[in-house]
Amino acid sequence: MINQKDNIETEEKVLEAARDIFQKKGFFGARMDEIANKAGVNKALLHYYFRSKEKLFDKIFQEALGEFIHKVVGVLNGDLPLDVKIYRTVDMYSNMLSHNKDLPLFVLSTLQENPDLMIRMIKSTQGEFLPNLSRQLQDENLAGNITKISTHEFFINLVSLTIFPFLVQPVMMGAFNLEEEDFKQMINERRRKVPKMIIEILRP
Amino acid sequence: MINQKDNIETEEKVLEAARDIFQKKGFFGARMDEIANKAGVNKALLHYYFRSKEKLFDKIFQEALGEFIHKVVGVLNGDLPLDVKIYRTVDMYSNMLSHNKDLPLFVLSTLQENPDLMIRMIKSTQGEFLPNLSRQLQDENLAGNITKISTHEFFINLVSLTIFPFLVQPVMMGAFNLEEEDFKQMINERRRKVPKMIIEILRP
DNA sequence: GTCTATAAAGGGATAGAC
DNA sequence: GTCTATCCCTTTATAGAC
Repeated sequence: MINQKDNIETEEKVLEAARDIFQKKGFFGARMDEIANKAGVNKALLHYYFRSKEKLFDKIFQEALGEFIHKVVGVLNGDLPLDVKIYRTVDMYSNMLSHNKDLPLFVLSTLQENPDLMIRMIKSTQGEFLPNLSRQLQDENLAGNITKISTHEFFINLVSLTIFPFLVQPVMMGAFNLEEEDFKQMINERRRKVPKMIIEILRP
Repeated sequence: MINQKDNIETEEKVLEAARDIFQKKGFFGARMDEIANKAGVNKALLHYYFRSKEKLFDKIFQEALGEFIHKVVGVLNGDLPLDVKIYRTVDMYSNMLSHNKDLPLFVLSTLQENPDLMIRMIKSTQGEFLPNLSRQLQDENLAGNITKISTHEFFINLVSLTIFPFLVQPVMMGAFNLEEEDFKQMINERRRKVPKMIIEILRP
């Protein structure tokens, strides 16, 4: 009973370590030993808490994908004006990825190997993916404010310009001789520039 | 002596299989057995030709990264008009990735784990990365034809809108209920639309 | 060059003591 | 709950026959 507090702390420590290692190295690159060491516990404890490597990985991945999806749904499917949604989406992803550089590649790699994980997660939010946004894009088009565009095209343009720079950070730094600081500055400038580009693209 | 032709064919068979498996599963996910089976030869032969898993992987990766870089340099650093370069870059990458879906994630994942691989490759092409493009962007700006933009910003916008859609194909298909055919059509439309967007963004 | 057989190491999982 | 010791399967790599 005295140890119940310890349990939770230990379990959370393990999850934190697992997050870090799995996101950096993927399922096959990660080692249970490494996770245990990083968490400051013994390898056997991982199995005590999570039974198997696979189950531990699943937990980490669901969490990561969920964050990715729910955050963007929260913004894009709300009822703010379109331009505000655009600014907030860029800002939200920029913040998230600045603090967690390995996240996007981790999620995309895992989904590529196992695409039905995505379908399972979306199906749980039954129906259309971003219904409010879809309606908004149609309405704004009918009102003559923006050009005609499908929801998935709008979405892909927005997230491409926002997320892809993080994926190619090593490429950019190597190719254009940028320092860490230059890259950060570029990302910060893009919080302003990307929305402007998206709005430019939407002009009727 | 009679077997010399066979050697080359065998080696190429192995490389082809290795390309496929490594690009799908990454270094740690790939199994030498699987590559051998796919190539229709014995596992021991892989070591005979390439000595170790790591050396075989390196060969595949260098090849992949090289193709990625040299092709885009060939277009963007040539001396075509800017708008033609934009169209050709989008077209070139769209073709390349339509026939090789696993390539971008493979290259990006490997570079994330080992960023100096990029630096090594770029350094071999000494000096600035895309010097002609840089000059062209400056000249066009001075002539009042385009807005002021750095080479790496131009580059990142262009490749983001072109490559990222391939990376999120499983996401898009799951989230927006698209079929393989819908996705292909979207990619084809983007050959026209992405250059228009980039040119729009460049307007002074 | 290509194969079979096997060595050698790695790593996930469990038993059992505390 | 947490640890040590160990099991055992998988996988890379090599030896040696053909």
